[in-house]
Amino acid sequence: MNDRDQIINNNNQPDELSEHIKVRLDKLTSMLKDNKNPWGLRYEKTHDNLDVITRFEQLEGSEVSLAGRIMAIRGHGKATFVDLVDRSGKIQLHVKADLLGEERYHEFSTYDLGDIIGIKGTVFKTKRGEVTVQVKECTFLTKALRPLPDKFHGLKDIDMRYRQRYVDLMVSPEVRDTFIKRTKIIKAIRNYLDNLGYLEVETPVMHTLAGGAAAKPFVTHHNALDMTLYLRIALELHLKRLIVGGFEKVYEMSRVFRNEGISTRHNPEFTMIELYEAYSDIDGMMELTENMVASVANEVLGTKKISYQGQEIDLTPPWTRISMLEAIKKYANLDLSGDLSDAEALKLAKEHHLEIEPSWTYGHVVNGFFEKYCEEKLIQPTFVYGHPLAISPLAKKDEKDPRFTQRFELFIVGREHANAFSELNDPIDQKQRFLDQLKEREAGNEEAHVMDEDFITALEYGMPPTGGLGIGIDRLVMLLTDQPSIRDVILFPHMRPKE
RNA sequence: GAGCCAUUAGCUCAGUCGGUAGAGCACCGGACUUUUAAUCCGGGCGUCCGGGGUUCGAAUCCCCGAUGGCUCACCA
Repeated sequence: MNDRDQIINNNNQPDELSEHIKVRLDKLTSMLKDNKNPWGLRYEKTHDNLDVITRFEQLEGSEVSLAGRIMAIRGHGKATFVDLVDRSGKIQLHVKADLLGEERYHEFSTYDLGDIIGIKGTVFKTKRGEVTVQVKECTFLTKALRPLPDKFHGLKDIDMRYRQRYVDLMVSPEVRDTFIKRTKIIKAIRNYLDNLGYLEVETPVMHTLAGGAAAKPFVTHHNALDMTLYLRIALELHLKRLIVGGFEKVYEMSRVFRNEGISTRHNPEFTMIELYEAYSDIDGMMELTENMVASVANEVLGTKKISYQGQEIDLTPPWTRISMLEAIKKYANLDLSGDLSDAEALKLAKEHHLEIEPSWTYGHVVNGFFEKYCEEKLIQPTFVYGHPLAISPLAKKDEKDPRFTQRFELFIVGREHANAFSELNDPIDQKQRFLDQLKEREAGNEEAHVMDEDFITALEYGMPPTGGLGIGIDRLVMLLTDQPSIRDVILFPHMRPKE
């Protein structure tokens, strides 16, 4: 039995399909019976819809060939108006029986919302002034068996928007725009770094050790080698090996995976860029960050002043710089700069009702105060620098105060957007830091870093002083496209399977 | 993982005090050759998220479950 017979047969059987689908299957069946192809062939377009509209003066009266999806039909007996939507947008078609012929016009009248057609016709303007194509020829390209959502309200059901993004994209131009902007932002970043002489590289996604960040990895298994592998949680350690190798300026913009909770700011797989520049440092990374983000905003949005969920954000460099201790002084009215013992720090944390982990030391307490009292206050772009050593096992120590590191995090609208440091290039210190992390791990911190012996070996060959930076691309896209949830900037966000 | 809220026609939503299901769009039939959320006439759509319970009677009240949203937790 071939496909055609199968469809005709199936359609003869009563089933539980909705009226809409039955009607469309009936139309499909009659097309097949009439030897009309409902699944179309290659079609030659001469223009995108938007071209015809923007270049109307030149194109008026001439013939164009367009293709797209039927999104609205306004019938008037022997003539019909149709909205045809392609990647560039909507254009109106006018189809007349006397121009197309009675038979072809009747056939046209059986087309449904959602069907995909190609047309040839001449460009004109209606009485009301809308650029329209008078259809002379129409080619059926693809049958839609399911009805479209409400043409006026569109698709509102958030669950369905994420699960069936194709429907969302079909009916929501603003969703399409967001994802087009996402691509432009990513291209602008690549462009910016390429122009500075950075080399884009690819490093392994499957790791034998999940290092470079404090996070739980996804675990998988290689059958032939019979070994456990982890999906990467960061790009860091491989990229720094490439700095040892002599590339000097490298970046990778790609997916990382963290086995953690899901929220409006967290998707299990997300896109990060990490870049490393030999002979630079934390200050170089600050300058690069503010200049790059401002430049990308300007290129994609045409402005450095943006609005995020009603808040005005000014991305014009230079951005505010404040140390973590100063921030705590400012927002929590607490001076933690003195020589506090771990016990004293913990006592203070308890007094302020911080949730404490058993493995915590002075440095963790400082970070705890910062997270509780400061993060949400940092609305305008702010570099917070001087992170405690205990939470920064890959960063160089602050030469003046070895309890802290040459590290910054960037906060905008109260959220972390970037993380950077002068990279630790002392293999002996690095080994000790990993050992300290292992102790934390034993104390119950599942997210503590793991020991990476080969990375130590790489450092033993000598890594130049280096500045490194990581930016969460999804969060940056959220910021620049004014989207409230990370799911609004990821085409297919992770969802629990239904049922 | 916890709390709160939501789930009704293809889509967007209403549904009173517990009395047996509604609108707009879409769809079906008809009219209509410059409309544009086209208009006009006619038509009926349904596992009220799923399962159990209370009740003479449940979309509505109670319990369990599913999925989603928000907040919190987790997450540098």
